[in-house]
Amino acid sequence: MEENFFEKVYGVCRQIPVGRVTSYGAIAKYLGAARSARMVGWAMNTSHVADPPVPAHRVVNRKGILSGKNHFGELNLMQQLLESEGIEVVEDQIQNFEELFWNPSEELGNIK
DNA sequence: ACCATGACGTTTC
DNA sequence: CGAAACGCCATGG
Repeated sequence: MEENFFEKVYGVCRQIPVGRVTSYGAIAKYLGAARSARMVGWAMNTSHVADPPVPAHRVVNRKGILSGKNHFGELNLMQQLLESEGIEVVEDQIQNFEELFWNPSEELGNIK
């Protein structure tokens, strides 16, 4: 098993500043796998066993919707975590998403 | 090797 | 605007 991919994803997620969010696609693109956004989401699925834990609640889909909130156990947990960081969430959707969006490719620069 | 699944994304209707 | 159809790709049965 190649866990390198997961580690990369985790690494990016853990670098997301508090109060900011990013998307699966952005992470995928940053990792050079722009067409593997699903893999990023899939990686998050296993992130619950990652160490240190990954702030997966700061990762949402392209629309800023908490698509994976069902994986947090309690349905409101993901939203609560975001709100506790100053992020507005209404109807499972991040408000002012474009402003809060954190683009790793811009903020961190390309890995390659 | 084939089929099903998925925390995605874009296009089309 | 919402739903569906594709495309994409790794993993598991």
